[in-house]
Amino acid sequence: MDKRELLIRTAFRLFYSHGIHAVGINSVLKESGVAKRTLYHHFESKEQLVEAVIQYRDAVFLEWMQKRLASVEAGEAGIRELFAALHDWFNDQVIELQAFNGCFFINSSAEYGDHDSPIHKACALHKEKVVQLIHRQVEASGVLAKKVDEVTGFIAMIKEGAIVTAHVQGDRDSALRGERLALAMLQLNRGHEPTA
Amino acid sequence: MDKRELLIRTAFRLFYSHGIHAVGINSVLKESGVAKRTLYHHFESKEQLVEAVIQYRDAVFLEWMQKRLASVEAGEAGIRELFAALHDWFNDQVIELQAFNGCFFINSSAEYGDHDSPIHKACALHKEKVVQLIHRQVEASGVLAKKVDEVTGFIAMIKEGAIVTAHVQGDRDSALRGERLALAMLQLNRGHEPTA
DNA sequence: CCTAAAGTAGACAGATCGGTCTACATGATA
DNA sequence: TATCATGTAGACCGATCTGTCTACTTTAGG
Repeated sequence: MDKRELLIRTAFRLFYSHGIHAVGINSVLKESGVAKRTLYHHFESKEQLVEAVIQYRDAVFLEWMQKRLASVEAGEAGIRELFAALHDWFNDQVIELQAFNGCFFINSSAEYGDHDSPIHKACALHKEKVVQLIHRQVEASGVLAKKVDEVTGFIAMIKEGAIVTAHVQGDRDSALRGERLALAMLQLNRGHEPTA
Repeated sequence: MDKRELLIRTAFRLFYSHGIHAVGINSVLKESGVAKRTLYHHFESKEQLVEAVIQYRDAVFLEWMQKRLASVEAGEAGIRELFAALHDWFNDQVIELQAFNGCFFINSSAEYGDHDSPIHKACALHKEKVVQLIHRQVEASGVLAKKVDEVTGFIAMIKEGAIVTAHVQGDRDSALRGERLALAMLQLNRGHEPTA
């Protein structure tokens, strides 16, 4: 495998389970079996490696989520699938996402709290992309047009709450609660076609 | 001031704005002007200092929140006050909580991901206490008795989502959105006394 | 065939990490 | 008066941090 890729994957695994500041460059090298010189050939600094790791996780997570959402009809079924996917993630049923340890972007934002930090910005950007995925589902869900943005914001917020609750509290069923809440919200903001 | 207290306050300020692993013991000493020997007189290790800092923040945050909730009638008004308080916090209107940088317990859980870590456990415990505060408000809100636990879980989840959204995305109005969502949920699960 | 990119091991530098230690000062209390 | 908790400054320890460097090897493409 490409050494650059190997470094990113190894770094992600270690950063995700122990935190970024808690993992030294030497651990990444030891774990991956790559020479230090090679790391600094591909990346100018640890910070640049971190940025590459964020970008990598962003791609992996979004591809996974998009695939899950594409497996059902857009709309309410998509919202159900969103929370079903989260539930699988929280319960370690998604191999490509690794053992659940919270959201890597929330965690990294915690370590790089400054909003001007490139790393924090990259985390915010990832979240925006996920919001867009949700937006498409809400648009197709029969929610009143003028309520679509509001409901999208609600569901995105519920999703973040479910992730945090699953991680901090260890509540592995928080996605199920999130689903019930989100569906109730959809119902409440729907036009009346589905009842006909 | 008590040196122990001074160390805890200084450590909190630094940990909260830069993360725990990113702040060395020497920074805490320099910033507080306390001798290293004194720190290790009061605390066996950095980890014990961290635990004391968590406990300190737990007390400060809960006292603040309890005072805010006590200022209004329990029930729906309490839920409104909860989100009003969060809104003030997110917008740096609460001096005793320091400039908003996310939730210290979520942030620390990110750095101490292992559920068996005493620090992670302490963070989970804090969240449980906050849930109890919410529970009391929901109980008094006219929500159907059998729905109280469910609605409490919803509102706690919304609260976490609002905090994360405010921090990661920099959305300073997320508490207002959270309030709208929470109130709609209350309404939906209410018995019919208030309409009479 | 030649060259340039990508790779190796690991010593090294300078800073900082958490934590220990000596030696001493102060102030309250038994 | 004697003692003990609390405090000071800062040298020192071994480990680890990010990042540089020398010297050499492998590999793929023009």
